[in-house]
Amino acid sequence: MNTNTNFIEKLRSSGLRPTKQRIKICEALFDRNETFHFTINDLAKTIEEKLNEKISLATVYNTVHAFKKKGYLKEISINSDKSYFDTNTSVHHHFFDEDTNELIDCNQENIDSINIKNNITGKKINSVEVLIKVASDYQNQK
Amino acid sequence: MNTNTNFIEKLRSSGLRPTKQRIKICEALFDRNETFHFTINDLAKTIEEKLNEKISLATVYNTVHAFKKKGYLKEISINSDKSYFDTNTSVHHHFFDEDTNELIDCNQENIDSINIKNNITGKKINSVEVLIKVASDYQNQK
DNA sequence: TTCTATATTATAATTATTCTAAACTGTTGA
DNA sequence: TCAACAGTTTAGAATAATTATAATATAGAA
Ligand SMILES: [Mn+2]
Ligand SMILES: [Mn+2]
Ligand SMILES: [Zn+2]
Ligand SMILES: [Zn+2]
Repeated sequence: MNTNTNFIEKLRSSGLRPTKQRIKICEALFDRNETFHFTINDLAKTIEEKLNEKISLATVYNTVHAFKKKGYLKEISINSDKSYFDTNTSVHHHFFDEDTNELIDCNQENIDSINIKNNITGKKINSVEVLIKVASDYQNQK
Repeated sequence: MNTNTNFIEKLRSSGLRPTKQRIKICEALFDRNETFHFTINDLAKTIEEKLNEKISLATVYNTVHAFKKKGYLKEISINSDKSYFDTNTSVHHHFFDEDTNELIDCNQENIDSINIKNNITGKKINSVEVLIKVASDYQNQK
């Protein structure tokens, strides 16, 4: 596998041992054309069902957090129930579909750049992100 | 207490029985000049320590959710660990101080109105909110 | 190959939140 | 006024997401 060689290099170069499990998780996450959003449970299920590998849930948590720390993943909090992760690590905006609980990337060009007139004194702005909550046009009640 | 009479009316008019506990929680939440952010645990502690009343945690959860449903509170998800609630129920932006985990309101005039050029087809925009993550100028690592 | 730091794993622990079911209370209408 | 009942509170159990533990396994260096 050519891609696996890349993953091994990527892991090694960031100081992570390229273990069987980490490589599998790389496959599940980065062997794609498009970025996507997932929960830890989604990921564990995908690996078990589609990639036919059983990785301990603790390892999936550890690896996802290690990848986040290395900047390969980004964590997104929309509702408090569970945490979403994003393979798109750039600062970017989201639509959140309240009907389906789906998180959808919003192109940066879709929103004009946002200017913060007064920042908190003594602090540096790390990110400015917009969350657009949408729902079906009918039924306003949730 | 004059305010309590108001709380009783408010509760009654929204179809919630004005129980001792709900009135206490109203006091803790709405007997102030400024809106604020809190977690359920903060609230339970405040009631116990400052208002010298012990309310079951289940009741605090129930009441906060009932108030949210009635539109008196708003839930905010910043990190997945716990849920923040806001007595400012308007659509508004936030600063989140990553050093202190503090959530701070951002005046609407502090950001020019945001125009979404392309919305998701068939969906209505319910809210557009900005989250600005800030941290101390030194130390970039978390 | 051997050694050691790291990583994985099953499992237990923790934490936030929700559920349950019994006891209690605000409201209503006789 | 007060009994009756629906709605509410409560302690504690249950759940679900996540993290900690500690024994076992493995990658990489020597
Ligand atoms: Mn909730
Ligand atoms: Mn986390
Ligand atoms: Zn995204
Ligand atoms: Zn706020």
